[in-house]
Amino acid sequence: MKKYATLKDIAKALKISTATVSRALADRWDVNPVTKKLVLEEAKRQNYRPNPIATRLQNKRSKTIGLVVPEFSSAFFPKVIAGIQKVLDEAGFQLLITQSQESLEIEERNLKLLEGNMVEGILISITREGENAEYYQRLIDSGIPIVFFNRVSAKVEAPKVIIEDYKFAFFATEHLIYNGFKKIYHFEGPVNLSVSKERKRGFIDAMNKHHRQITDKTIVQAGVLMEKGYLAMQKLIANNDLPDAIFCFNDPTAFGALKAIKEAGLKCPDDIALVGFSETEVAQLIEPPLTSIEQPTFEIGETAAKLLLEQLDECSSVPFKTVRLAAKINIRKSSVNLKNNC
Amino acid sequence: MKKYATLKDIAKALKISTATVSRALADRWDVNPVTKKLVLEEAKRQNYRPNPIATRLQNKRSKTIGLVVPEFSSAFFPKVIAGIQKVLDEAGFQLLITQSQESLEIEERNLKLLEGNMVEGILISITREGENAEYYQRLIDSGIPIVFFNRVSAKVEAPKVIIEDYKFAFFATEHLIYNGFKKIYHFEGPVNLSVSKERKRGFIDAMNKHHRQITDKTIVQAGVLMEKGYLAMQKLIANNDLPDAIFCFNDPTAFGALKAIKEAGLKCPDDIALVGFSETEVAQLIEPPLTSIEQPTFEIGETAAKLLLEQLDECSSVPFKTVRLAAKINIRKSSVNLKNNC
DNA sequence: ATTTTAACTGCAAACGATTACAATTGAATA
DNA sequence: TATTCAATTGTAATCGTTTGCAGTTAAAAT
Repeated sequence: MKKYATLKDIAKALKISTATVSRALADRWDVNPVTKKLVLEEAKRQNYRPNPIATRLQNKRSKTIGLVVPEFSSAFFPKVIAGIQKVLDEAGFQLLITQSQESLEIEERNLKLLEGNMVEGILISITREGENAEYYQRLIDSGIPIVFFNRVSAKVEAPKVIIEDYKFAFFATEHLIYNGFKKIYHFEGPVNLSVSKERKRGFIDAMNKHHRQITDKTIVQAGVLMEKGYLAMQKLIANNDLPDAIFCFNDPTAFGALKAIKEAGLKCPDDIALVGFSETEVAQLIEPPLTSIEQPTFEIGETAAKLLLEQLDECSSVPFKTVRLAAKINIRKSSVNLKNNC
Repeated sequence: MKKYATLKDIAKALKISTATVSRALADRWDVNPVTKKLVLEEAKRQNYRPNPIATRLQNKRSKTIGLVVPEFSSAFFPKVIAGIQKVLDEAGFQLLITQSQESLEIEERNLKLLEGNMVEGILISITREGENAEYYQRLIDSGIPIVFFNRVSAKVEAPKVIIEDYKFAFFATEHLIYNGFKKIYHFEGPVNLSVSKERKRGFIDAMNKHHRQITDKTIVQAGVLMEKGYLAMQKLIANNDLPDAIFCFNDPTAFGALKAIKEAGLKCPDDIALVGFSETEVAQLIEPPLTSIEQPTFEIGETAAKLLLEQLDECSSVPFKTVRLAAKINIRKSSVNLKNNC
């Protein structure tokens, strides 16, 4: 069954050497046009397709780059991928995508898989569990450049693409403060991630600036998933420990919180206002529409891919830069203080 | 820079042959434990990692399978992927994911990419543009089994995993009919896809069963994306051609329609009721919550992966089967006739 | 003492392609 | 006629592994 035609088959059929066949197929100048035509015909007849594994072993270019993302379930990464793909397409590169499922172990497996497929570079957004820092470093040392985006490594020196998380977390919090909310909580993201830290820092600094008290209840662990936001909110409700506004790590957790709020017969924003982060399309659709920070997702992907290609080109030394893209806050109903407005 | 340690390096350092090194690393019986230990140590010292390209060239197993999906932007495919990954993990296989972006051309490129990486089999959900049928066939003939899921090929014989699209489209339509809606439209999916045809067929048959008239306006082209549903609805509104209920090809188009409805100052379900398809988590969150067909996404992935592994095992001939999974209709506010209920 | 056996180890040929470096041919130049 | 050159093709090494077969050594069996 597995009947691949190889160079050798064509060579045999034509009674010439594989070298000539190879050259003919590569359309080189130093091969007789007649022979070339024969080879091309025979190749088509036999349905020849070069074996890229062999090619790759030979000349170490794969024209492929690898991607590791934690998950696809939110709309965020798919859009980033679209941006990446655009840039790579233009440069004639292909993309192999892997999903770490937020697991350190799977992430490492994926990196090995990509390395094994001889990708020329890797784009990665790390898991919430932490980082395979030693492995990233090893890859870089062995000549496979890495570009981090969104969730970046704190330990490894490499180009990084992030947004102004601190600043916009600060804005978002101030927005709640200016709207007259008194008791503002923060649903914190996974503690291992620098994004979480940045957003928390923005929250805290904004609170401090306006002399708001931060107790040990103010900051709640809530992770990245809708489910987690749901559970965290349920817990607050069960404990009868209700803030009047929450700045959530991201949109899915805000959605989860909203679900719990509704189920408890409470109203948003009347009882509890919400702000999300990482604009998703559905933020506008839900009731009430969710105030959220809109990230330039597509651009994040583009930028990361460009940085990687740069690394590939000047195989020597562009200094590692961290690109920080701007974001935008979309204010919607979920965070306007109705009592104030009356 | 690119300083990979190879078998040869280890062999040289230890002044033995690469054959012995290879055997030592493969932990074979016929190598002196002392030598083995030396090799292992030296390998660690030099940070040796086998080059999988070379391995793959040698013994044609890659333990990798490839996946092609049209997009990730809806929650559907990510969940299917999770199911696939579970099964493959258990079987010790790895997954390379590619995205065709609904483009026939990119799909073919992706297939080539996967083939080039010597995947042992391919899972695919085809583009809305149609199929690369000849290429699928060629892959299968050349010994790379393919399993289709969700969006399957009509032309190629291969295992397929789908859900009871016809039946549930029928149910969904009947549900609208029983709820007393009079003028029911269908937002049709991409015409090239058999899923679209099945769902449309279900819609039509249900309408006919209940002697509802189907005019040339009843079925509206709306594609797969939220944007498309939005535009289609806007057009209906502009034409003042309003149904009182719409059975949408999928959830995103229903979301789009809802957005247009709200923007026009209309109410759902009072003015226009909606039913979606392919349950997404947010269906419950939006206002009104969306009635939708819930597909067993995770199970679709699992099933497809299992079918593929089966093909791989009995390298000969399991007959190609089409697995049809059941679904479930979740009735929510978006499709209940309020006038009726009073 | 001779033969058998076991325990290692190395040689060399694969896998499928690419590419320096000849080698061959015939025509053009001196 | 001798020399040079261009055009074309083949030989063989290479990429990093794996593996059948053969070779070496020493201990065990006869």
